[in-house]
Amino acid sequence: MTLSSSEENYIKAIFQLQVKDGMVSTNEVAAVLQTSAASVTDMLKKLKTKKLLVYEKYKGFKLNNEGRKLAIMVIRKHRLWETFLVNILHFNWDEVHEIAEQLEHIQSQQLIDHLDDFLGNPAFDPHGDPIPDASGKMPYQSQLNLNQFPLQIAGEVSAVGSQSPDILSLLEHKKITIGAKLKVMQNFAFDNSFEINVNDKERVHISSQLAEQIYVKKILHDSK
Amino acid sequence: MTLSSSEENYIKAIFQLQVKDGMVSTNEVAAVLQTSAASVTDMLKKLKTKKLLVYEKYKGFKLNNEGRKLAIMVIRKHRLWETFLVNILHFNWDEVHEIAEQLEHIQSQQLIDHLDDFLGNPAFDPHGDPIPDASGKMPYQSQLNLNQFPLQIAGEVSAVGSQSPDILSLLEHKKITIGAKLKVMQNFAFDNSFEINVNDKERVHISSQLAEQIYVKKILHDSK
DNA sequence: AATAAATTTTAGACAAATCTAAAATTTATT
DNA sequence: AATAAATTTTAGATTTGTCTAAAATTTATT
Repeated sequence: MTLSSSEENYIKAIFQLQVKDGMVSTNEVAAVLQTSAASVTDMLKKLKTKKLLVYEKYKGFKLNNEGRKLAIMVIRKHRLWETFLVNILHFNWDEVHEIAEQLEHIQSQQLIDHLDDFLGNPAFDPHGDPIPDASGKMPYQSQLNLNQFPLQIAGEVSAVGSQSPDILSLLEHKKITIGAKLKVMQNFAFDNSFEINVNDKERVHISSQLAEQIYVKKILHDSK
Repeated sequence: MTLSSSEENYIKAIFQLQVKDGMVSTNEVAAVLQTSAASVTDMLKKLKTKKLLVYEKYKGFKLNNEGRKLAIMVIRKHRLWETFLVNILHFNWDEVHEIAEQLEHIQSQQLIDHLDDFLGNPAFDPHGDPIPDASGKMPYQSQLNLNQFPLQIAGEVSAVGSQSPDILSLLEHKKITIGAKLKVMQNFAFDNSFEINVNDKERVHISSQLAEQIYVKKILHDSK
């Protein structure tokens, strides 16, 4: 089954929406792809005849097994290309999305296999997102030390390294709890300290020692 | 000026044809692109309104300066990607054309610049074709030693290393003259000798020592 | 130079992917 | 439960790139 770029964009968008929502709606897809609801309906009909999704009009839809498999392969391509652009061509991680959007549609299984090998079969892309392997298996969403967590990416505190009261009182003081939302705004090379945003409100400064004790998980969200 | 994939394919084809022919005809382009003459006419009108070529109906056409510049940039992209596929991803030189046909249409000046740097600003691609630099300057068609000449590629004897009668008599014996057409069919690793085709007729065997004295130029031809 | 052959262009149609506006359906509200 | 609001689908149009068949033009041949 070979898909057009447009079809690939739709199944990728549907896949990412259904991970959280289960059933997906026409408007959601239209919003993600910046297109009209009517265009989405047109494409749904087409993808249904290609047997890539379960769809009954007015009732919502979701990808079936075949559609899911294809979506994962598009995501695999996208993330491998992003890894290439950042690790090999030295782009910044925030410049690569648009280019990877184009590269992900290149049709050649061999190309992806070779690229994957060349990159050393990476498990995560530069944004910290998991890269599905050739069989479609997706590594677990990584829990990263705050030290290694990418800048400007929404994360959620998933664990704390030590339970010592000293640390906990400091964390409490900074409103950092398990499940707290945070975003690393800046890293200061001098002492490897961090400026971070907690729960979209507090701006706090974290020492290198404290950062080492905080584990963060990327918050799953829409695009890419 | 941004072009669609289709437009890029047309100006590339016209460019390669006009290098030899000067003026290009509708049928020639149709043959190269495997499409109908009517489609070519349609595209010519479009490219004319975009001011990329000089065209008067029934009179033939050719790219103007702007069109030529754009064509050269497409060729640059194609050849850089081929170099990447062969040198970095270890494809064989005969597997890369189709993939490069897709990659050449990715739109990002930055991507090409970074790729060029990563590859070490190569002057020739794996087929021995010159790669235009960022300003559009094309290196002279390389004259390669027979030892380094790619397999299965049509070449033309351009020079001989020494004029000693011993060599010339051997060359004469093998019908290898300046201007003779040849194609390297096989290279034997044991003694680095070659099996080559001369003038599409004779099959001759060339010792490593003799090969070293023969210089070959790629014969310019249609596609790629 | 007249006619035949080849080439090129026009005319009209089609598929893919999109749009807007109106109609159909579902969901929410009074 | 009736009506209003939101969502989704249909109907019909548009753009890009393509096609075939017929008409126009050029080139070659007798």
